[in-house]
Amino acid sequence: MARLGKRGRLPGIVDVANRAKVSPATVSRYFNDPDIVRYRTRERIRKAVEELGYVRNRAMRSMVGGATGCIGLVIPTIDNAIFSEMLQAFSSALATHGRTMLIAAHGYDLAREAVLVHSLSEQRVDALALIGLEHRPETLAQIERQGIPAAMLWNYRPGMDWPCIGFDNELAGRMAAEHLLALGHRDILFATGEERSNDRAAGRRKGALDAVRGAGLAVPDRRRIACPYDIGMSKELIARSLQAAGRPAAVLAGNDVIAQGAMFAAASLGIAVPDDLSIIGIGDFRGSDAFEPGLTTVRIPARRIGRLAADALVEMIDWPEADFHHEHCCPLELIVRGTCKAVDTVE
Amino acid sequence: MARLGKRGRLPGIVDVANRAKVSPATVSRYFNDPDIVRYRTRERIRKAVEELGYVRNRAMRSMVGGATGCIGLVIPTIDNAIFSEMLQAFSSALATHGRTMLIAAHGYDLAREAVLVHSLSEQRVDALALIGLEHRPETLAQIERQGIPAAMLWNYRPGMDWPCIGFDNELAGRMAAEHLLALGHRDILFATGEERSNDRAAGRRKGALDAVRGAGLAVPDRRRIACPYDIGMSKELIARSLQAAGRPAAVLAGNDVIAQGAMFAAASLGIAVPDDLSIIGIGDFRGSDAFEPGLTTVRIPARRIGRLAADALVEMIDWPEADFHHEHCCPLELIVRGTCKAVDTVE
DNA sequence: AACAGGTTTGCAAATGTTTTCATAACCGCC
DNA sequence: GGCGGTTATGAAAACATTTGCAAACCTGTT
Repeated sequence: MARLGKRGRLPGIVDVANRAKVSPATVSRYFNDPDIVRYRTRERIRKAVEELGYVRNRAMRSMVGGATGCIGLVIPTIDNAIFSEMLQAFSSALATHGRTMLIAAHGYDLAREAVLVHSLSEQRVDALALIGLEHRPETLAQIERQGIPAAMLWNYRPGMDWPCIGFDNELAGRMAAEHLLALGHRDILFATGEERSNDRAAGRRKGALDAVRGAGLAVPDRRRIACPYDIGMSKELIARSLQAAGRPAAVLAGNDVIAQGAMFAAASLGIAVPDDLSIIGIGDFRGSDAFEPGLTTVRIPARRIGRLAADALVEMIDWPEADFHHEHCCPLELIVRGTCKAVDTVE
Repeated sequence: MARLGKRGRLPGIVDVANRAKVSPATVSRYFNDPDIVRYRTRERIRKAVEELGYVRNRAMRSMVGGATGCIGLVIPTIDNAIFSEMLQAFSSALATHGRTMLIAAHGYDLAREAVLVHSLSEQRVDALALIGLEHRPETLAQIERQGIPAAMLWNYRPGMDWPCIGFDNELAGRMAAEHLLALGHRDILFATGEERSNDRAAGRRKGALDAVRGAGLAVPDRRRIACPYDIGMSKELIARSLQAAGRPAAVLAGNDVIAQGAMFAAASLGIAVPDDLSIIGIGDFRGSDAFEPGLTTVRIPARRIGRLAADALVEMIDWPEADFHHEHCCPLELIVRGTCKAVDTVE
């Protein structure tokens, strides 16, 4: 199980060169730009590579200013449905460009994010993707000083200094709120995400509250709770609110995970959705459509964001001089399913 | 946004050395084994590093036979709840050891797995984790020839040539089946996972069927369906089975995602769980306990597997000579919640 | 003040690849 | 067969780091 093969070390480019009776330079060209080496030579090298089981060392390329082929993604969490579709799309788009994904999770802790970025810098990633727009100054300084192409995902604000590919979280909150308002809802529980190190959750709450306040409604404190992104915990917190005297007629959830918690909370209390309680989420995660009734939600184009981000970063790596201004504000879409109902207007 | 800083290239170890008035060797030691450099020197180097914003280049270490600090994980899928807890545990255990995780998904395609392994080899990962025990010969050959420490996760069979850290999938299937049998169920729908490139799903189905056959029951073909690991699709497939004449009294799902599909299928058809239909899953994913009623399932110690795997790989990297035989068969646990009920015995 | 012993440090070689520049091989045409 | 113009290849430098070995440096003791 030793790092080295039986007969000493792993075969290197010069071993291949010797066996194929060419120079290492030619072998290098064979890999990086096959077209410029003659067919006959190519065949000789191909054979030598095969016989020796040579695997080229991409890590080494970074030495000569080359790229490592690794792209880093720094994300709040991976064991959660929130980012998983984006992650998958990002990763497979990267794969089509021949890159691999180095991933690190900070658990919604921006201080930890800074050390992860440093750590990925040490690995000499060719580019970096971060989630959200809010980061420690040292994180940003690090990226800039190293000159690493970077993009910010999942949130969008016009006029950022950095490339950003995401959507308008305030708008998402507003869309959800407006749907409930349009259905005549006046008593809404706002169960949004915890806002520590999370500008997305903060944006959604602001958007939602702005909308209802714009409609002339006040929102008492007991109608605002912060939920962790966990079905079980959200269920419990929301159940508590639903049991209190004077229960709300609707729940606006900060994302689909919280909304799912709300649905189970309602189920556990025997509250019928949507007849006795309307619920709206944000996200449209995989599986949200399968719920009974299907979850009404604001769809986030997660796969699109992942793919666009991958493409943008690869572009920035391949044309370092070009000054793309990658800014994508992906459109949101209200998906009406079965969890929201107009309030019974008492005539 | 160029790869290089404003004033030429990024500072290297020799720039730091010059500024701190020591040799590059000492700077190297400062990073790799700080204790052997004198306090005063250390301080000088620390200052120089800070002033220059030097970030050491781990990729370069692999040149001299050193480790890159990257550990590769090759996994069937990331946008699914199945592996996400394991993934998170693996990643954070790795982080405590100062390593980062390179991840690649093959979408249940073992041919693609082979190319991903090759690609990770090119990155000179220090170790490799694969899911399952079944792999292409070239995949295994590649790993062996490169001498990369590797482990197989998520499934377990005694006497493997490779380190493996997982659980007995057949047993998982059997445990689920035996629970239903013990409750008196005789008419069970087996909704297990698709078995293409998936030895885990195959094992679970075998275990479950063995158990019921061992109890002297026959399983007609219409009581066996293969579901993709997707709530919506599982819901639809299972709903079809539930609508057919002579519906089953229980569903044994190959994992919790399928089980969740089954629950929604039942809900959509107005079938009460557990009164009119019992459902058991395998996995106990995050959120399975929040369902209404709570999902009865066989718990897979996912976080444990992730952590153990990370520790084992790091151990194998750090002591290449030692011949650990890492084999962990993690215990499973039946979690009884609310989705299974004894059949009404007609007296 | 010399010395023993251990602790720190520097020198220089080695590592595997890419790239620049120069040279060698090739091709078609006269 | 020679020649001009491509095209393919080789030699060597450069890259950033680690490491074995030997020299230099301390600290306390005689």
